[in-house]
Amino acid sequence: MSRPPVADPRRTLTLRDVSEASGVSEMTVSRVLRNRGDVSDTTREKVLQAARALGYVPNKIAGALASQRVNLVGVIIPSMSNMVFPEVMTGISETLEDTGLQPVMGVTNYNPEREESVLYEMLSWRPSGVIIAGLEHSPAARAMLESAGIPIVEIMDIDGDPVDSAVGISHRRAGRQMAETIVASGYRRIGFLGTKMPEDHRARKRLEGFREGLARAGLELADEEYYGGGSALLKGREMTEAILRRTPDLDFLYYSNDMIGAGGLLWCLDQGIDVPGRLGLAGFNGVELLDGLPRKLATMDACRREIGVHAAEIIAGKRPSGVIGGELIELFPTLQPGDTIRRP
Amino acid sequence: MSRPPVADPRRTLTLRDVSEASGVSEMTVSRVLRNRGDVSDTTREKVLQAARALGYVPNKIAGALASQRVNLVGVIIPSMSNMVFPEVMTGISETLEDTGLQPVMGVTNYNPEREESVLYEMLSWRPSGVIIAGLEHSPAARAMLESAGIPIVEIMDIDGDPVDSAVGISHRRAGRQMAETIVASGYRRIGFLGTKMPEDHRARKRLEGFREGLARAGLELADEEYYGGGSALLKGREMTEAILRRTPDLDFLYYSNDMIGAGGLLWCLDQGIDVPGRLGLAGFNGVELLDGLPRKLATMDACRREIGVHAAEIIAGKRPSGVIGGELIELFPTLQPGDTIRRP
DNA sequence: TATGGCCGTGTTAGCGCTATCATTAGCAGA
DNA sequence: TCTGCTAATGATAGCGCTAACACGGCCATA
Repeated sequence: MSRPPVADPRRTLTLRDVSEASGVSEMTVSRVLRNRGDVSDTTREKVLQAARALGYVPNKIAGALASQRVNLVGVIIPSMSNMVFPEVMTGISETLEDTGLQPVMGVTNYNPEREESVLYEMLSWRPSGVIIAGLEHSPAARAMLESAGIPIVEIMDIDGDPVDSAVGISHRRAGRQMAETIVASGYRRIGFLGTKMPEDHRARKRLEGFREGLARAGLELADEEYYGGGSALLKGREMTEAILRRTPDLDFLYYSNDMIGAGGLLWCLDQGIDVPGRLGLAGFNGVELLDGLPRKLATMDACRREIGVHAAEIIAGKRPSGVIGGELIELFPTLQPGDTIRRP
Repeated sequence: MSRPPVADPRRTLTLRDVSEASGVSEMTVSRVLRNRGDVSDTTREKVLQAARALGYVPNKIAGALASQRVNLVGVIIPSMSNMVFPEVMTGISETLEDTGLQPVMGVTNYNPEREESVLYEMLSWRPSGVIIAGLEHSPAARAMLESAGIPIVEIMDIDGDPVDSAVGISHRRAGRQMAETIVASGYRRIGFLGTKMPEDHRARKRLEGFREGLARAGLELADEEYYGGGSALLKGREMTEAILRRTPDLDFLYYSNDMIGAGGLLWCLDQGIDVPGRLGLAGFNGVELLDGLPRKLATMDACRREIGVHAAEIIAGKRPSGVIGGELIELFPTLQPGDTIRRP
């Protein structure tokens, strides 16, 4: 066996091959294939036929260099395995679909160094824009974003100082709002369960907001529990058991995401704990998964799809506002009380 | 506000800028930045310092055009929202990490036309290789793959005729094996629950294999139920209820994936159905989610990470075999009986 | 019939890099 | 002292495409 897979000794095709095959200049072929400029119908047909017959695939590298235009949009996100970013990506793809722009994804695993190198790599392809999760970046990354000379949209979060545009929700406010709802429902001994990731700034801000909301009611967290990797659902069970063993009189558990919340909910139901009477539960994100659980977990929708849609609109320049650059779009998550918070 | 975000009237930096700033030729700068060829330490330092100070980001488009080398690997997958492909991607990324190659992802949503256009788009960037899910492609897509002149790895499935290399499992065999296990455990009235997607060839092959396995024992499916979109967990509940209402004497339910299987399991537990005594359940994929369920669903691991690893190894040319191109790697999924199949 | 305009096409000159070869300086060995 | 080498650097020529303009032919209008 030999590579290339097909025994094709010819070098790869260029415009010249199509131009020779169809008897017109390279320029005309280029015009036909890009649908640009006036070309007569007969010529167009001739060219298209030749291109198809040869199996010509244009070389975007050469095209991009010549035209100084690249139809790529860099999208930099921390993770793909939880349910949040796939949905953001969906919003982005849908919106970009009819613009000729194409998303290219990079994953950082919540690692700032990795974010820096992914960003560097992306910028070296000179994309038309960059969508990047979060407002916190290394100084070098921020410098790159600032001097890239292309539209930048920081997504998910708006509690901070954007480089250019930003689309997201206030996680601090979301945390506060959840705290207020919980307190209003009469819960007093409240525990928090979350991830150990110091680089998940949005989870951090939610917790800060949550603490703030409790403080306003003269409360503070009664206990906390954190986890590292592993199956989130399983971790949710384990952590719930651990925190309740340690602090049995807790009457509410606030989880930093829905997956561990769902695990906690399943564990409580297994144990026959009265939810939400004896113990209330809430998560964050509004993942679709919750619809299939025996009881619906209280949560807040993070507006993931809309965030993707708006970010892509900004890059594609199709914001209704007509504003160019420096836009700040705040979305407002809705609290879904589900079946795991007592109704007051 | 004006775009670009930073008031930087200069055009973007080029090698020339760095070369002027450091007093050497562009060629030398290029050599330093790529770590190629002999450059004296003093020159190297001077150049690196200038590049850093200016914030120079190389233009890979120009570099790729000049060198005819592109460090990108196209990865084309049908979906990102289920749990299977993120894990494949993880395997790919990990393996590519130290090779200088970078994965670029395209999603087809199980749509052959979309696959064709995503592939075309990718090939137009002249990647070093393509990893693509499945062995079934439109004739045009297959033609493109065949004449691309780069290594192609078709992943997930090996029941078919690969263009070049392939890494995957036999879904037909997986289905058959599950059928044999179920029959051996004494179940006789078996129902199937799956997706409506005609383009999910792997699910189709699993079902074919499953039917075949039943047939060998003189059995056939007692009932079937299919679903479209929506929350898989919820759909699993609904479908399970529907199929059992229609055919109450079923004693086993085989689900085409773990998510709907998990939904079914939760529903059965809610209903107080004796699992696995009165009713056995099994899914497919071996997703991590299952670890958090009250009972562990029987499933088969689809070797997702390994598939990604091997595919990336082939593209990167680091297969131990030393074989170049045309490799076929079959992986063997293990059946995890969990708690939802009677032990014989 | 002259004139201007437009339509369809070709020509030319790069885009920002890198492959390749040429060139220089420095030095060991004869 | 000269040759022959190596190490470091520079000059040149594209990579495959597109922007920008140039150029003929043809038409409508005057």
